[in-house]
Amino acid sequence: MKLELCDKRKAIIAQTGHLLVLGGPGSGKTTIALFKAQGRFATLKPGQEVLFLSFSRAAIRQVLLRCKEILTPSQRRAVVVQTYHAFCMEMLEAHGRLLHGRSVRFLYPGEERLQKSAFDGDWSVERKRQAAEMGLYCFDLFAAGTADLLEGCAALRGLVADRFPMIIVDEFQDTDDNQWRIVRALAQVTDVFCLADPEQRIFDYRDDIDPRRLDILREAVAIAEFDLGGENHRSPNAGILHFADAVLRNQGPLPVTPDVKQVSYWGNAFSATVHTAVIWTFSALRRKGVEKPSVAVLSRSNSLISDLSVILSEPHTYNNQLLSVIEHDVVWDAELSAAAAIVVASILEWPTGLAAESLARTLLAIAGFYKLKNAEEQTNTAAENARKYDEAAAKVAKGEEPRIKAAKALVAAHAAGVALIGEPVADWKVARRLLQDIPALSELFREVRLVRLFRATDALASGLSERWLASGSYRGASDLVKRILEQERLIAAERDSQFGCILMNMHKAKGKEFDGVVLVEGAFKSGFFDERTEQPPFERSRRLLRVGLTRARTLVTIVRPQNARPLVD
DNA sequence: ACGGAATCACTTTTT
DNA sequence: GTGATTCCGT
Repeated sequence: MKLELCDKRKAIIAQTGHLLVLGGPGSGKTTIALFKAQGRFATLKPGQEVLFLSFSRAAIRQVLLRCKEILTPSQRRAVVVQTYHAFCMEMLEAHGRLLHGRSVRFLYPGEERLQKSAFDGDWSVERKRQAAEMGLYCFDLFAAGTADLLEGCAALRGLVADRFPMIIVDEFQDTDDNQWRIVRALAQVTDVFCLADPEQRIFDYRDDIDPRRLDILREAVAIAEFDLGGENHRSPNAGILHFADAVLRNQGPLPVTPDVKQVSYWGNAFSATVHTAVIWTFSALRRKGVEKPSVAVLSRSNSLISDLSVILSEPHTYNNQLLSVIEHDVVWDAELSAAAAIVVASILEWPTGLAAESLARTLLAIAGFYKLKNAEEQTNTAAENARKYDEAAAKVAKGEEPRIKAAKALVAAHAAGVALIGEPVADWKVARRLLQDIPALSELFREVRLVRLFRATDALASGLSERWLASGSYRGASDLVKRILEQERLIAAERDSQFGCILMNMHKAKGKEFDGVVLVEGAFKSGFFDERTEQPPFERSRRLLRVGLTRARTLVTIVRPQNARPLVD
């Protein structure tokens, strides 16, 4: 690919030493970094490579696509694109012995979650102990361990520099403390090329992500700085970036542009309004000539995203128009839903065993749900619920009557019997219905509703179907569901559909791009502006809104409550 | 120790 | 409109 480079870009390529390149969404930061790498290839010795570090696998995919556009196949072989985690894992695997005198093993997230939910005490202390005493590193400690290695061992730094004479660091504004320690240590021995947009700092609520990161970099290393500013190569015809920047700077009046449409809803019409907005966005994109549009529905909180998934999965009417169900994917953390799904699966197994065993298994699954919930976010209620359902399971297993109401209701439901017909979709709903009808378990029902498993090709439906055909029952359904959801989770993380509708929170949308974006503000939760922890002009909220708005190549639809605070004063 | 009623707060996390 | 927490009655 041949491109005319402007003077600024020529200067970036000519500049030697450490580099910091600033630029807004679509300003071509990644592209210029790859051109810069291209310039270095001629000087690489055999075995040497350029390292491109980023945060997520999704971001890595974007970079690899860009590599394909810009670099020849042989040049691509000289670029290593990795997440921090992958890089650190390799470092720890190869050199971790230097830390505590024993080789390092890894605690994977699934296993860590299990250990954490079973562990009574301060998990962050325990996991550090495991690392120090057993060489067992969980994912959160990869960067810290690698930073310890690189800071403590000059020979190792030399080794890394020998292999990587240049390191590109993506999204530098969101670099956490340990990742920064890695970059700082490597900057002593190799050239670092940092890409950043200070206005896309959206993770600095975390206490290990310093809002002053760029200044810290400038103070720590001698670095040449270039600002690509507001150049936009992504959607040159769209007013979206101007609109987003007006929101960011709270500078009215908002530019009038056909690329951004604002919609208000009254309290009781939320579902229908959102549903209409998504359908409208799809058809407007098609009218603009996008044949297979990709549309992201974004909100501030996961909780509103899960509400939206339910809304789009049900038909509505708006002004007497029938709004049909919208097929969509949800980027969400499936663990809790999976735990709730195992409860449903255990109910499917009821007819295969004795009452005491069957009910105990279901109650244990419910306890498992609350243990996981407590591991994700510690609350007394979740821990107490886990204890209660464990106790109920023990009672039921011994043939005694449980004390808690929900367990009694399950016993009654089991006595009444569940009528399963061998049709997985229908039977799943029957089992799920039990959760819905028992008030204390409605929380599980809501979670399990998010498991949108039953598409025609779905592994779970066919797995359950097979079970039924083989044995006339759903024996082993719990294990099946557990195994399939684990696989699905891994596949979903890799899947990056090129079109269709996808729901996620704005943080997860960072670094991604879609034809259309529907930005949704809730009435009771997930407000655009964080009135609680921020004062006007809500700078953090505005940065996040800008990230959300600029995810769209062509069209944004904003859905807000009638009485919402204006986007600019 | 469980369950109901009253009260408060409702974001965001890679692998 | 939901979930966590706290207090109180059984």
